[in-house]
Amino acid sequence: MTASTDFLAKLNPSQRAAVEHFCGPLLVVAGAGSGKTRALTFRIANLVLNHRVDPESILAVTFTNKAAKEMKERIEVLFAEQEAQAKHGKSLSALPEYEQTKLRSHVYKTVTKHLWIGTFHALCSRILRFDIEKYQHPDGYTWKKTFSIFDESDAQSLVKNIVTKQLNLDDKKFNPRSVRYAISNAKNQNFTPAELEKEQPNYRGRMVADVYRHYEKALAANNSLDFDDLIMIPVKLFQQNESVLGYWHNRFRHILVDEYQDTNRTQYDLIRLLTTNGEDIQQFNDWRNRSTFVVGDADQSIYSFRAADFTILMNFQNDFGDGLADDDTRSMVKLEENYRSTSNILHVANHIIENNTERIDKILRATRGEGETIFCYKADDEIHEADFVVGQLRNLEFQHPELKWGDFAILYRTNAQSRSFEEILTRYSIPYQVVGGLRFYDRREIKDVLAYVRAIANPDDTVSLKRVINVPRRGVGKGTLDKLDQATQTLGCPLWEILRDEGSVKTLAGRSAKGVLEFARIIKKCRDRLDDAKGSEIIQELLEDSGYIDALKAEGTEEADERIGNVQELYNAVLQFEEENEDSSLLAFLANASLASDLDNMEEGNNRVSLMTLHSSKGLEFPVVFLVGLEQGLFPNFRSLEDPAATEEERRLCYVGITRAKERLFISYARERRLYGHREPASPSLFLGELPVDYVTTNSGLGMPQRMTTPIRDARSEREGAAKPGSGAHEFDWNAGDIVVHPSYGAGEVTHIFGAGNKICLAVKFPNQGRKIIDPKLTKLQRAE
DNA sequence: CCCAGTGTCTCTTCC
DNA sequence: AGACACTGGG
Repeated sequence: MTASTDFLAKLNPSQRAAVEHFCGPLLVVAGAGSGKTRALTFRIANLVLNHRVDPESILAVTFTNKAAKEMKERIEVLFAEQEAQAKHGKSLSALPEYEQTKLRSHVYKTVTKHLWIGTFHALCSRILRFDIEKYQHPDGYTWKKTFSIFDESDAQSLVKNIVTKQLNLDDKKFNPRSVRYAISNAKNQNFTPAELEKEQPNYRGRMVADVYRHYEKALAANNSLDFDDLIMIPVKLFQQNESVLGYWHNRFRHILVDEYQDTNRTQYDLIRLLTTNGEDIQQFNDWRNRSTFVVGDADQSIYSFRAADFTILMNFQNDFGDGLADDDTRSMVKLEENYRSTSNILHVANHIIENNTERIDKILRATRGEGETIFCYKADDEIHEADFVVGQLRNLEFQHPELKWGDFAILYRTNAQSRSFEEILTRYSIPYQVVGGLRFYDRREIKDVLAYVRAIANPDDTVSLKRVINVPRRGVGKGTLDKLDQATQTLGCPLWEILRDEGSVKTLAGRSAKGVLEFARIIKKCRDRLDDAKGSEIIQELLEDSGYIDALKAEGTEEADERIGNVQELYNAVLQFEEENEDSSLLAFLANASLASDLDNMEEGNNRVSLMTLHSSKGLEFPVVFLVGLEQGLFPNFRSLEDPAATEEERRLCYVGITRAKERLFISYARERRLYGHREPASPSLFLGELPVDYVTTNSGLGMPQRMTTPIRDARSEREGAAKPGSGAHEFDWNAGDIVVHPSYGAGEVTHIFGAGNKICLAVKFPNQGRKIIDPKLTKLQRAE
C-alpha cells in the first residue's frame, strides 16, 4: 500500500491536527456535528497508511455496535479508495463492480479484520474469551471460557432471590431493583462489596454489600457474568496479573475512545491500565509508538444513570495530557465547526445549553445558512400531538420531493410515548421503525431458545437450565424444581450434575422424572455435537428435538405463529453470523446476541420514519426532527425535578435532541396526557421557557410557558456580567481544599481543578447541592477563610 | 401440575 | 392500559 496524504485534504485544520497527531495523548473536544466520526476513521486510516501501524495494535472504542460497524465500513471504503488510486489510477466507483469487490475484500483481509473496533462491552468480552480463566476472585471464585452473559432481567431475579430467599430481607425496604442498581453502580466504579460498604457505612450500605457478595457467588456458581462484569473483570484481572496486562498493553499501542464524556470509572481504569501498563498515571510518560486519543463533548453527557462521569473527560489534560492552557497545549484539539445544522437550529441549541452551570466553555460555529425557524406546537393531548406530527410529516414529504420517509425522526424521552405515533402512522400507511423498546433478543421465544443454547454451551448455567426445563411443558413443575434445587444446595453442585445422573433424577423427581430425563437427553445430545457441528445445525436439531416449534404450532394462534416466525428469524441470524464472522462459535454468537442493541438493527436506506428515545438518537442525524412531549415531569423527567444536577442532564438530553436536526426542527407538547390509563393534566416543560423567542414560531403565542426562577437563572445573569475580557482568573490561584462561596449554592469546597491558565474550571462540592463544575471566570466565587 | 382469574405495580434513559 | 406475579380450584 502506498503512503498517501491527499485524503487528508478533505479535513478542516483542526480535524487535520487531530488526525495527524501521531504519538502521545490527545483529547478532542468535539461539539455536535463537528465531524468527529470522520476524525476517528481518518485517524485510523492515517495511522496505518502513513505511520505503518499494524492494524492489530489499534483499539477503537465506540458507543454502539452500530457505530463500530459503520466505522469499519468507512475505513474499508477509505482504504479501497486509496488502493484504487494507487493500482488503477481511478476512483473506486469508476471501477467495474467485481474490481470493487475484490479490492474491498483485500482491504478486509489485510486491514479491517485485524482492527479491534467495538463497544467497551464487546471488546472486553473478547478479551475475556482469551483470559478469564486467569482471573482470581477475592473470594476464590473462578470462571471458564464458556461463561454466559446475564441480561438485566436475569441479574434482577438473581438479586430478588438473594434478598427474599437467602437473606430474608424485606423486599419493600430492599427493593430488588434498587439494590441491583446499587450493585451495578458499585461495579461501574470498580468497587468490591467491601469498598461499597466503606463508601456507605450504614445499615443499608452493609446490607447491599452483603447482597452484592451473595450475588457474586451466584454468578460464579452459574459461570456467568453480568454486563458490568464484562468491564470490571478485565480491569481487576489487569490489576492482579502483570503478564496479562503486559500482553494487552504491548498489543494495543493506539487506543481511541469515542464519546469519552460517557465513560465511567471502571472504563476509565481500563483505558488507563492499557495505556500505562499499570504505572502511576502521573509518572507515566513513555509515549513512544503509543497514543491514547479520546473524543467527547461534556454537553452531550447523558448517561450518568449508568455511572458515566464527564469529569473524567475534563480531567484528561491533567491525567494523560500536558496540562497546559488551550493556546499552548499539544494534547487537546477543539472541533467547533458544525457541519450539520442550520444556524437557526444551532442558535436554539446553544441558547438552551447555556442554562447549564456545569460545563466547559465551547463555541459551536455554524457553517450553514439560516434555515427555517423552529416551530413549537401546543396540542390538547398526546393523540392530538401525534396528529400534528404526522400531518407535518405528510405535508413536508409531499412538498419536498427530495425528502424521503427515512429523513424524519420522532424523538421522545420515554419508550412508552411511541404508541400514539405508531397508531397514527399506521392509519396513514406511513412506513416507520421503532428503535428500542422491546429488543428482538428480549422476546420470550428468543430468550427461550437462547436459554437452551446457553445451557448447552455452559453446563454451569443453572438459570438457563431452569428457564427451559419445562418449556415446552414436560410435566416438570415447581415441586420438582424445588426438590432438585434443594439437592444442589445440599451437595453444593450445579443443577446439571444432578440432571445428568438418571438415578438421582428418578429418586428426586418421582412422577416428573420422565420429563426431566427427556430434557437432560436433549441437552446432552446437543452438547456432544458442540465440537464438530456448526451452531446453526445444533440449533436446528434442538428446535426439532425439544418440541419447541411443535408446541407453538399446536397452539395455532396468531401470536404463536408470530413466535415461530421470530424463532425462524433467529435461526437466520445464526446463519448470517456464521457467514460474516471469523469466530462463528455458538459462544461468540451468544455474546453478540447479549450485547446487541435494538439500534443495531436500525437500517438506514430502508426509508422509514424513525421513532426512538433521545438517548438512542445520540450520534445520529436527520433532516427533519420532531422533539415531542416537552412537558414538566415527562421531559425533564419527574425523577430529576428536585435535583439541579439531574435537571442539567435532562437539558443536555434536550441539547442532544435539538442538534440531531439538519434542516427542520419541530417541538411539541400536550396540555393533557394519558398516564397509567388515566388522563392527567400536563404543564409545559421548563425547556420551552428557555427557547429564544425570536427563533421560534408557535401555534399559541409565546407567552405560554412560564419561565422558572431557579438558582440556575441567577447564575446565568451573573455570567453575562462577568464574561468580559479583563476580569480574569489570574487574580486567583486556586487549590483543592479552598472554601468558596457561590452566589446561589452557598459555601463549598474546591475538590478538583481542571485546565490551566485562563481556561481553568473548578469542581466544587456543596453540602446540599452535590458537586458542581464551575468556571470562575463566568461565576463569581468569593473566597472564604 | 396446570390454568384462569385476581391483584399489584409501573413510565426513565441502555450496553 | 397492560405486563406480571400470585392464588385457588380442577
